[in-house]
Amino acid sequence: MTTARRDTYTPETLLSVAVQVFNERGYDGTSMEHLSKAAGISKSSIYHHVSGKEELLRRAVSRALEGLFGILEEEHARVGRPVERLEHVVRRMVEVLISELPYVTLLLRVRGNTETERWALERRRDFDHRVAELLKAAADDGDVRGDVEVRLATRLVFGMINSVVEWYRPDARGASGREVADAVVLLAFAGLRQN
Amino acid sequence: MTTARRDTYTPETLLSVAVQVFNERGYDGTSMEHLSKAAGISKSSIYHHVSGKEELLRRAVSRALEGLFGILEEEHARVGRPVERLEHVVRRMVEVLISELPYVTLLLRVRGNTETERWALERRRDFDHRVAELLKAAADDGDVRGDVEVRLATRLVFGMINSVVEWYRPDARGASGREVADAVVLLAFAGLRQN
DNA sequence: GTCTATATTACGATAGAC
DNA sequence: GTCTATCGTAATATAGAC
Repeated sequence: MTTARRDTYTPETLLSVAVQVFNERGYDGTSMEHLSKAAGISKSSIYHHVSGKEELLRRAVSRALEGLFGILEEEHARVGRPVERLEHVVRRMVEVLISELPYVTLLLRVRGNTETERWALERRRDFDHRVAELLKAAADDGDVRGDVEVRLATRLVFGMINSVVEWYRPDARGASGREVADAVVLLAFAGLRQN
Repeated sequence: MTTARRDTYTPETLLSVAVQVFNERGYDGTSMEHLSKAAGISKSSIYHHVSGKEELLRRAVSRALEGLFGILEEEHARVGRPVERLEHVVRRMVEVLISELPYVTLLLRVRGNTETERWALERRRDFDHRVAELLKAAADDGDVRGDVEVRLATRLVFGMINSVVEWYRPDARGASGREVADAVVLLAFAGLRQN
């Protein structure tokens, strides 16, 4: 690193600033004025780098989706006993969620007001279905409890995983990414109660 | 029911329309124009019933918070073994979340851009802490697993519970409120894996 | 209680100088 | 690549008639 702190923006560096503001104020609650203040450049300068607010959103959720779909292509997500593959996917989801925290956070809060948002929601549903199929296969093997509907169980485990974005902060004194992933896997598969 | 469908609004009836739109488009993504279209009256008529958008938000989150804090005052949440009280609170949270679905949904999505939103976030934190204390007491009794930090476990269980607002729809063919509550309690305490 | 009309401000985006 | 100035639209909210 021979260069000092960057004093001009690229779409990439601008994105990291924008995503942070989006997550603090909400996408709809963020104006170009807010972004320009946070980036330290004027509104019109932002338009030199990106076509507008929605392009920033599209870049952000794309990055989050790439991380998530990447999991499904990993060796351990494709081969082996479904319940083991499921456990790997759950663990890796927590890890990706943490490594790409601001981007995944934004993805998970998308509402569907614009074309970009609706596209993001659709891709998320695709991903959810892929994981649901895995849980279904594990249930067919008898490795996952049969007294809770597969669809319902999938949703609840997703809820537990995704909720990590609501409180995890990398700088905090709290648990590391690995520890959080361990806890999620443990609670999801073995539950809260002491046996 | 002798009266036909109400053709004039009170703050209460207007609230139920507004909350629905807020949940579809997001609070910041909803304009008074959107509300007036959904309610079938003009923008200015809305101001006859409420002082503005923020009052609608305040009424909605107040209702959600009343439902949640009400749980803590119930007999089974106050007396008995902590782990049993915890189980009761978890079950009742799911039930309240479903019976007051649109109001709790809105509460859980609040960001903190206005004074009302910051007040709602603070009250939510208070509630979370009350439940965390219960889990701590259950852990001290040895009734809850000791290999996952209490604070972390609380957050993950809350994540599972709260995620219900993201997909539960009362009209759907899917699980009833009771079935969902059963599933959440089962997964939270016993986990996904077949023993 | 509801309406139309309007005041006022905020927003996203563009034009054009440097 | 960044700026100031500005355009056109959409936002919250109010005034005042019926």
